[in-house]
This record gives sequence, structure tokens and C-alpha cells, in this order.
Amino acid sequence: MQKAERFRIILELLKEKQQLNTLGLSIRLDVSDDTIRRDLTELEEKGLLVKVHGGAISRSLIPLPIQERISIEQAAKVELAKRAVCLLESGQVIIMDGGSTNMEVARLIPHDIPLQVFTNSLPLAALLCDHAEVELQFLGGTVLKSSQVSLGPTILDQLAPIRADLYFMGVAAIHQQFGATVPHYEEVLIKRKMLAHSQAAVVMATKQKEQVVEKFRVCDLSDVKYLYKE
Amino acid sequence: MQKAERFRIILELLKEKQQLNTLGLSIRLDVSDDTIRRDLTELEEKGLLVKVHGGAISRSLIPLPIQERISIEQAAKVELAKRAVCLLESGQVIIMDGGSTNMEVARLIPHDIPLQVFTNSLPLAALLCDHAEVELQFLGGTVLKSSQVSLGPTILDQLAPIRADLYFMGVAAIHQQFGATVPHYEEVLIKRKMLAHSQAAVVMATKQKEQVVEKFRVCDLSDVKYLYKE
DNA sequence: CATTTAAGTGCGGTATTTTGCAATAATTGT
DNA sequence: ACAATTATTGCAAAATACCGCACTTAAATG
Repeated sequence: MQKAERFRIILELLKEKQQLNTLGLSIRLDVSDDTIRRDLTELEEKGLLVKVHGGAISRSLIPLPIQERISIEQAAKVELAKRAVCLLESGQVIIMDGGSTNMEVARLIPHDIPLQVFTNSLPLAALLCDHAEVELQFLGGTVLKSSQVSLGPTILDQLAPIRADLYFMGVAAIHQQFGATVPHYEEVLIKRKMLAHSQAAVVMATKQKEQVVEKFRVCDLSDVKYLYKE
Repeated sequence: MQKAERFRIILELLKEKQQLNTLGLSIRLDVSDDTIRRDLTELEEKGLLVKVHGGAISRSLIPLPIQERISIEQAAKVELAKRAVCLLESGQVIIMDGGSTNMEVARLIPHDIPLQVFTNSLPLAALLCDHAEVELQFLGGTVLKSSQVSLGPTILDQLAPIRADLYFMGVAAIHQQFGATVPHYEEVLIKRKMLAHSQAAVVMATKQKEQVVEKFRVCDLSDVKYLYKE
């Protein structure tokens, strides 16, 4: 049983069953469990699966809702958020869209400084309901259920009369050459409009986000006044 | 039964049922209840659910308005909601505003019938994000933090093009003579507009609500086609 | 052809993780 | 307040993973 063939079989099985256990594979492929573990490690490095205790699972199983990202790198996100919150000043008008890092920012907003916040993120809005000094405006539209943000043309109308001081933009990836990118096309128009209606944009990016490029481009990194990296 | 597999199943079940109990899971997955508890703890740390005494609930249920009285009359509301849900038919366009009884209705909406729902209630929208067959539109505006609904003139614009089949109206009180009443003036305009843009209104009232009259009047009881009393 | 080099594999010993059990604490309902 | 259910904690046993090493194989090299 050659290595290449094992790889092929493992990946095929993973497609069907979505999850595999080490011992089962070692019997099925008639090699030691150590070999299987080494195979899985190698396949994980290639990004073809995710190792777990006891075996491996399909990568497609990982991006559950969006919330997987909440846990991953959470500590780093809090650190980024702490730095970004310093930009807030009394009386400002703020736009914030979705994303787990923005959630951390919202959590860290001091309860005693008055702000006016516009957002299209349902969980973020719910969170800000606890802030007595925040005047909250929700930007309505079609709800993208996977990330619980509203999108669509009605948002553009609602943004029209706004000139915000800061825009906390959630992005999926940043790249020196390709700029800030996101996985859904609908988001792009919204984010561009939000950007256009703000004096300064804030982007926070964990290390993770520096190693990927998503399908749709929002803007250049030079369009972002405050870029916080890990 | 691998840990990773349990995680997958638990999260899948949670999507469907929105709440799970420890003992049931331990039997279903054939592991001890201790293991289930540890699983739930871990999943909670990842932000994928919220542990409660006896089991776990979906995270989307969390941003409930604090003000909603803690399950007083809850059972009665569920009963009313059960009756009202029968009005729903495939393909309908629905308007729902805030209120705890409407939350129960949303919870009881079958996951397999396609609907188009317009709402201005943040927790209700969050709840409906789990319904794959519901197309969800959020009506944006100024957020009234105590009840987590959005209000204001922008909603009126967004309602303009809509002609809904049903409007589930949340009210604070009903009275034979004074009709349906609410405690905030801003709500009145919105509710009237929603009423005007719907073919039929649905109101559910627990006994409690029949013995009060609030400051602002929305409409007569004769304007409500479906009035469910306890 | 002999030797080197490198990759792949299995084995033993040692960590780490997971799990069920038992004792104790906390919570809920009456 | 009390009884019953549910949670938490510490602990030991089992399962699983990791590391270093030796051995094989095979290609490459002189």
C-alpha cells in the first residue's frame, strides 16, 4: 500500500463519511496507526482535512455558522478591539457592520460615552441595546442568515444622508496587493457605500486573515485609515 | 462514538430543536452524562451554544430583551401561539413586530414551509435566522432598546411597497371599548402602517392584557381579523 | 557494484486527552 | 425548607497521540 494511494482513499472516504477515525483507517489500509497519523498530519498541512483527537473530519464541516470564528483567535480579537476602541470619542457617529471582531469592539465600548451607531448586524445591535449612552440605528434589508447581517439596496438608501466619523469594517481577509476582500458579492456594495459615507475606516485583522484572499474585493488597504494587525 | 462526531450531532440537533437536555443526549449518543456536560462546556467556550441548567440552548435565543418578563404567562403565550401558527400557509408574506407572544409564534413556525417575513424586532429576526425556508427582511430604524425593536420614519418607507397576507401585531393591552393600545407613541404610527399594508391582522392576548389600557391607541378590535384570547 | 542519501514505516516508551465513577455542591420545584 | 434533579470536581483507567530510533526500501551517486 503506497502512500499516494492511501491519501487518495482517505480523501475519498472523507467525502462520503465526513469523519474518520485513526484506528479504523489503520485496519482498513493495513498499516500501523502511526502511519495513519502521519498521513493525516500531512493532509492537514495541505489543508485537505482537519485533524481531531481520534481521527479527522472534513474541512467543510468546520465553517459551521460563522460562529466558529468567534472562538478561534478570540483572544487576539479582543486585543485588536482594545486598541481600536481608543479611537472612539464622545458624540461621534459610527458605522459598524458584522464580524466577530466588531462584536468584541462593541463589547468594549465604554458605557459612559455617548455615541450614535449605525449597524446592519443583528447580534451587534442586540449587544448595543445594553449601552444606555448609545443611540442605535439599524440598517434594514434582506437578512443574510449565515452571518446575521442585513444586505440589499434598502441599506444604500438609509446610508445616503449619513456622514460618519468612523466606519468599523469587518473583512474576511486583507492582502497587500489585493486589498480587503469578502466572500459574498452583496457585501461589497454595502461596504463601499459605508466607506464612502465615513471620514475614516477601521479594519482589524488577525494573522489568519493575512494569509487568505476571498473572492470579492472591497477596497485597497490604502483606503483604510486605521489598520490594526496582530 | 468520537468526540468530533458528538459535536456535529449536538449542533445539528440544536439547529432543529433549539434546546437540548443533558440526559436525553447522553442516551442518544450512548455516553455518560458527564461527557455530555463536558461537551456542552467546550461548545459553549467556542461560542456555539449556551449552557443552561439541564442542558443547552441555541445561541440565537440569547439576545432576548431583558424587559420581557421572565416567562410569566409563558405557557399561556405558547398556547395562543400554537393556535395562531395554524394561519400560516406556504408562500405567504408576513409582517411581525415585537413582543414575547410573537417570539413564541416565531419559535413555532414549521421549518419546512417557505415564508417571507418582515420584522422590526431584533430577537425575532435572530430567531428566524435558523429557519432555512424563511426569507427574512429586517425593517431598519431607530432602535428602542428596552424592547429591541426598531422604530421611526424609515420603517414607513420600507413598508410602502409591501402588501402582506398576515400581520402579527404585538400589543400591550386590548379592551372592548378602547381597542388595542401600546405604551409608546412611536409605535402607533408603525403599527397602523403595518396594519394598512396587510390583508389581515392577528392579535394574541393573554388574560393579563385584557385588564389594562395603555396610553396610545392603535386601532379598534374590529380591525383585527384574528383575535386570539386565552 | 557498493555506498550514500533520503523517505517511509513500525515499535517502544512517554505524554496527552478522554472518559466514567464517586463524592460534593448547586439548582430547581413543591 | 426539603427532596430530587442536575452540575462540578478530583481521580484513575483507558484510549489516543507524539517522539526518537532502528530498520527497510529505493533511488541516486561515485
